[in-house]
Amino acid sequence: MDVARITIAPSTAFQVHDWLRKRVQQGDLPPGMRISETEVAAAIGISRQPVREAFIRLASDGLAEVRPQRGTYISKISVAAVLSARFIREAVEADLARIVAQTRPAEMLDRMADEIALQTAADQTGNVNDFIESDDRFHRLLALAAGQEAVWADLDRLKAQMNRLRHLSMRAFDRGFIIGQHQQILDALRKGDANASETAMRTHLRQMLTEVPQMAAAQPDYFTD
Amino acid sequence: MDVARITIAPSTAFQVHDWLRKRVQQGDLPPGMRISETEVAAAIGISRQPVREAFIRLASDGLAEVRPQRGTYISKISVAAVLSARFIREAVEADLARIVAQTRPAEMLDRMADEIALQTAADQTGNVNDFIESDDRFHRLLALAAGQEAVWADLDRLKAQMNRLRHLSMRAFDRGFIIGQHQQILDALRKGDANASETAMRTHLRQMLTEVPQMAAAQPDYFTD
DNA sequence: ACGTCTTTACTTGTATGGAAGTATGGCATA
DNA sequence: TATGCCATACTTCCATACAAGTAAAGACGT
Repeated sequence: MDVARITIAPSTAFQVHDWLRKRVQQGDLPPGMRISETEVAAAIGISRQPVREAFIRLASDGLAEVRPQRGTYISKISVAAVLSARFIREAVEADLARIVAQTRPAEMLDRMADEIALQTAADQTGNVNDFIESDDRFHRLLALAAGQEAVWADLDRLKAQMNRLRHLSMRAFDRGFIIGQHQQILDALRKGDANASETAMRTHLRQMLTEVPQMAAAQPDYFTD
Repeated sequence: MDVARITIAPSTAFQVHDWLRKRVQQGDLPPGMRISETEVAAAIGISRQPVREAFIRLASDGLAEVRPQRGTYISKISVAAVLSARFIREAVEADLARIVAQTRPAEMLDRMADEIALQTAADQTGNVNDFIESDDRFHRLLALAAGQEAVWADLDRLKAQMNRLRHLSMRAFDRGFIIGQHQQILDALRKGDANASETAMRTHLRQMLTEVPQMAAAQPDYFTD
């Protein structure tokens, strides 16, 4: 018997939080939107308490702001937070790239190549969600290849704000360019060239430095800072 | 009138969370300890609801685990999480050091020197909390000097698990050694030697790689993974 | 027309009771 | 002695009622 599959039904509050979190990240609930404990509770058909606790978790994620006696609002995308997460990603993934370039685990590199193929397919069909998910897996595989899976989990939390921005920007920016950069990273890794791998990764992640101001200028209502 | 000083009384739940968080980080509430909504509420003299919400926030911080219908427990220190945070710190602060070595903002470097003096004083009087707080400010000043204050805020969240470990290890390990490393970092920054600054920082933060296994072996009940 | 006060309809925060689930000790039984 | 059942005392979870605060619309006097 597979004991690992024994699960218990998650609490209502947990499910509500999960639901809201996904909707915020996908841009379904836009930045600045007001949400109400009463309304959400009524819409789902439960009491306020679980919804309230979901709001608290959402606030801990940095995705909502609870203003006492005033209301709860979906957080605007903090430009400072996005740039901070980007800075951290560049530093960390540069180190990861150096490590992987030195070890070159064949299976992981092959799986990264598979993701690039998936990204190409998603680009042609125009499926933004598939593209973003594959993009995430590509970078996650790098952490796995470096034997630092836990690091990716931490980065994923930091990326919360960045993810929302991506769902906006992916429609506007050139996905083919991103795929090319991924290929350059993988090529450098395969050669075992640590310096080239690090440079390619830093170049790739610095792309965002130009995109973020453009996005913020295009939709100022969604951003802060 | 100083409008910045206008504050409203924080909610009970917020205060309880703050209180619990500090106690966990200082090791007052040891890893694995069981805490109860009813008990804490009775001890403070309030109802269970605010305490419950404080527990939820504490769980979001990774400092507690709520097991439905079983109880709430102070999280054990995850060795994997500590090592992950350490890895991220090394990568990020190495980049920060390179930046600061190139710009050399005089005022910030002076303030870092002040912190080293405070650490020396705290070492002599044996005040562990003062030492840790000054240590944090030293590294935070590095981020400020690099113009990346938001980065430190993110690192601070990641450090949650690491902080608890430090309150254990600071009593056991050589603080004088740490001070010497801080001095080496500052010296390299003052010289404007980016490579030496990065190396000194990486060496400093790799110290933990030997300390963590020792701590985990000494008190296995407090750790997991 | 304008400013001020009051009413009213919201919001989140807290208290409390009970529901559902879990762990433990006692006790009868083999 | 060992085993299975069960009462009991917990735990967290959810629903509900009320308290406290905010904000905006409207009445009213100037």
